[in-house]
Amino acid sequence: MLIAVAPTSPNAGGLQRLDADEPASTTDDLATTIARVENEHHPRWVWADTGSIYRNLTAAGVRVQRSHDLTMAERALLGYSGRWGESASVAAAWARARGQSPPPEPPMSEPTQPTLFSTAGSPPLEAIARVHQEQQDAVARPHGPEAFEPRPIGPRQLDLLITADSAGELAATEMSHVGLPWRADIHDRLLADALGPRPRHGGRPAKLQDLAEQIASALHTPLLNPDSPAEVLRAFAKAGVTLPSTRARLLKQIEHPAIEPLLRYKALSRLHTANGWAWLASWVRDGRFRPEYVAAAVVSGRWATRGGGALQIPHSVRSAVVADPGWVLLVADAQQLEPRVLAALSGDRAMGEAARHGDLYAALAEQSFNGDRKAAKVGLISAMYGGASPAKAILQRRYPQALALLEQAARTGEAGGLVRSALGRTCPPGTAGWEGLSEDQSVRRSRDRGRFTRNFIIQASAADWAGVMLALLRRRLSGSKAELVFFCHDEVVVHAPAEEAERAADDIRQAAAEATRLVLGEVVAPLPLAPTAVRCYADGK
DNA sequence: ACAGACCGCGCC
DNA sequence: AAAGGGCGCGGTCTGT
Repeated sequence: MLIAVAPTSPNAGGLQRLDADEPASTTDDLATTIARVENEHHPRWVWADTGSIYRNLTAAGVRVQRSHDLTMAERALLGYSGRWGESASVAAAWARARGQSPPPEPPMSEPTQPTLFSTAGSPPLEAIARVHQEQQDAVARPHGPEAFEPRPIGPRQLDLLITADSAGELAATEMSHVGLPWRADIHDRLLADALGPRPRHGGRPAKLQDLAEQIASALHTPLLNPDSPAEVLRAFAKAGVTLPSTRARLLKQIEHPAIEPLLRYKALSRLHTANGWAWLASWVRDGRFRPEYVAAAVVSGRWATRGGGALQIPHSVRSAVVADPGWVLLVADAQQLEPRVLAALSGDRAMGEAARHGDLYAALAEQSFNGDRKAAKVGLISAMYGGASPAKAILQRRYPQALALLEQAARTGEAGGLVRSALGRTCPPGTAGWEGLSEDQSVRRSRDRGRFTRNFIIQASAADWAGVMLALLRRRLSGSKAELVFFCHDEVVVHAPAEEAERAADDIRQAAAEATRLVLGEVVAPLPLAPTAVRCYADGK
């Protein structure tokens, strides 16, 4: 069953079957109506934008299983057709469907009233139905510019991509609502231990102030601000040490009495500014960290978050993420996801053999790097992400098919072409305007572009896999008490009652296996997702 | 005073 | 040993 939803006013709107000839209906209580129909039929809900509708449903305790987000779908389909410049809004899509020029873009995302359905400019049912039909047609007969596809893209792939992106938006909304368990008391204690007591009126905590004074004195520069790279560079120059930048990596190689306190200052200052008391006050409430997730926000299909830096939770504060009493956290990340995706896409048997029995980097190290796992890892990552490394020749001999795929992706990009992920997510075209560039500039731009497309194939296909896995896991967990509470590229955290932990762990493993089949088909090596049950996130790995 | 660029660093 | 992809964010610096 397929039902279009078009809100018209706070919690009111129209509904229309799209797969049966039935008259449209209206309701003045969308949440209740949707909840009732959901329980009876579990339809696929078709709406313009998940964020503006589902947030309110979730807040009202209503959840749905399946959806089709027209904006997400439009974005994927426009990308596939190489039409990145065009608006993916339903209004624009509707206008295109009627052969009209799209309306001017509304101002960037107006803040939505948390208790109301956002109805400003909501497209009518007619638009929902029409755009959905156009999208179904586009999926059934994909047409787009020539592009390098490691796997052939057809209706099945595009449909799966859209379904996963739509489910991703559902999951994103639910996860923002549920939140990640976060113990403010533990976090606060951790901060006080590291920084000294919380300063009363802002300002530097005691330990930072102390370090700042040590640095200033070691460089004979009173009042030196360690937060200012320019000041630090000048002070070192005065002391006879010329530095190209103040990166920690670089500083570690310098011998000078100011270095040690400066490095400690940098680390603690980072903790204070990025995940200190201010962060705690603005992002943690009622024992939960609630960032705003945005599914498939990055061109590669990776998720983003707005506010709170949820995808960069430093290891140093993960001890504050603790399961509720009687509950556990199931922490699962895909081991070496990207090289495994490369092995799968290229069908490289030797690489598959290395990955099949566990640690791919260790196996590669045994074969070609005298057991040096670190060197093997860096070599392979470097090959995937772009660089010319000494290890490349070794890898070329060892995994010829995998390296050939990477090379083809890079050559395509250098020549100005497009590449697509396993599910057909298409990279944006390069920036126009090669005229007027010097020879050097255009060579550099071409190389940059090659690195981007080389990485895109892998990163976007890995995001495809993770997105499908998350959608499947979400469905498997529905009906149990276990809940998704965190997702970060290739890692999930599920918060579950202890007695449901085994079952949820199994759901995680199954979701990964099924995602592998759906996204990559037969693979030369599995892409396992191994859950660990812990009380505290810091014990996850 | 404010906006946007740049820096540096956290995560994958 | 070295350094290539994608982000978000808070700080400083620069231009208006």
